[in-house]
Amino acid sequence: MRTANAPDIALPRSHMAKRESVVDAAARVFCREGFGGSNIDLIAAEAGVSRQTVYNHHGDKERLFEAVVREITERINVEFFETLGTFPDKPGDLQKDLSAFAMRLMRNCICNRDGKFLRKLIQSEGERYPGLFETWREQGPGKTWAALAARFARLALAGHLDLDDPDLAARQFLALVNADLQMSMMLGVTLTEAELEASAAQAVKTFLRAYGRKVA
Amino acid sequence: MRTANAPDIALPRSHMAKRESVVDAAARVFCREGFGGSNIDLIAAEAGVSRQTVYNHHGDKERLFEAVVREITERINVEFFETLGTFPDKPGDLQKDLSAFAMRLMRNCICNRDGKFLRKLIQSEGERYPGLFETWREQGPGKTWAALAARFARLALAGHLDLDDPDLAARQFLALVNADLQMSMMLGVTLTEAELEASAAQAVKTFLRAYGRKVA
DNA sequence: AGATTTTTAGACAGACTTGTCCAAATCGTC
DNA sequence: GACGATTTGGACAAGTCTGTCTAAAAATCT
Repeated sequence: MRTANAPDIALPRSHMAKRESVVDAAARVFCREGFGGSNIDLIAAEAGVSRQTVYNHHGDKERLFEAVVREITERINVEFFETLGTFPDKPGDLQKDLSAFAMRLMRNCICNRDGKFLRKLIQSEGERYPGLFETWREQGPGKTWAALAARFARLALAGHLDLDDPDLAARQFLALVNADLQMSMMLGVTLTEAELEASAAQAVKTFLRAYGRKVA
Repeated sequence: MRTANAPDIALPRSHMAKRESVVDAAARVFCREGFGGSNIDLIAAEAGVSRQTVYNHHGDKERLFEAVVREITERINVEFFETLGTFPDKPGDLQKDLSAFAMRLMRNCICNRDGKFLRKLIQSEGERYPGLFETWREQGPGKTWAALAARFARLALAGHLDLDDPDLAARQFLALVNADLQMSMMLGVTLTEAELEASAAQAVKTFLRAYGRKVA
């Protein structure tokens, strides 16, 4: 059993830390090689752990994959809601505040290592595991997006935006913010901080041209 | 040698038709299972061809994959430029004409079987084959997007749009048009024709709110 | 019809994977 | 320092996959 009185790093070091290390390595490898192209030995090596340990912790390859998806989804979700807490409800300069928010979103949720992994895993393996991404679907599009839409709705109600369909606005906001990012990822280029900033600014500018109050 | 006087379907049947059948099946399988998860037997079976034939035509798995990417890229490119020919240069109702164009784009290039395959292959295998998608990069973002941007520039010059950066506008146009589509694909849902139409209309509406002439 | 090319089915070796098992080494706790 | 749990490395069987080779069958061309 677990004597839960360990100071700080003594107890979890071996067991829990290794578990996390395995999940991280597995995410990296699955993401890079695809599920079919990955092998447990490589994951174990990349995690700095013996193969047996991987099996001890997660049973088999399929269950390891599920664990990876589950854990990353959770992490991303936490991060998203944390970031959503910084949404500019009472903006001074809407362009500036929304751009800054978009930047935080990119950095913490989209451009993020976890974000990249999850998106890629969903796209490449989603078709083969119809039930697997249920959790993501409920928590991702179902909850986080709705929450973002609600913020836009409040902004509109407060007279800062002019929109009818907050859900649509939220989707399009994300699409615009993602536009350059996705492209650069397809091209295999990593955007610099400055480029990221410019991309966010342009996305928000277009968003506000479409949804900003006509009356200043 | 090839005596190029065959009536219509006699000559190409076996050789060329089989080659295409193999490429098609390979695209399907690579796309579904990923490169690492695919196996030649399955591809051969799905193409209705013996395994040996696959090897005769394409050498090995790697070269088969390259052939798939090359051929699909070419097909998409042709389709894109054909569709681009229907761009509304002299629009009557800009909202209606651009929506219709967006629909054609989705149907012929994005939502298309080839389009889905190529996008997925780029996203899942692009990282592992840095040089492989060179052709796509040059012909896709390099040529087709620039061509689309040029059309928007002309539209702006003719006084139908109000924009400074046609490249940015083209990227954002595509991002908006893709927004719902990509989501539905992540969710594993196939949009109905009506939903597709609504999605295109909303994308164009937002695009025109941002870039349409303020003066009617 | 006869000659030539392509396709086929199956066997095959070599390599790689998965998942299990086990004895020795390591770690953290008492 | 001794104890119990975890980890390790390596061996292992069973299975899969690639890519080659063969001889027979089918299709194509002249």
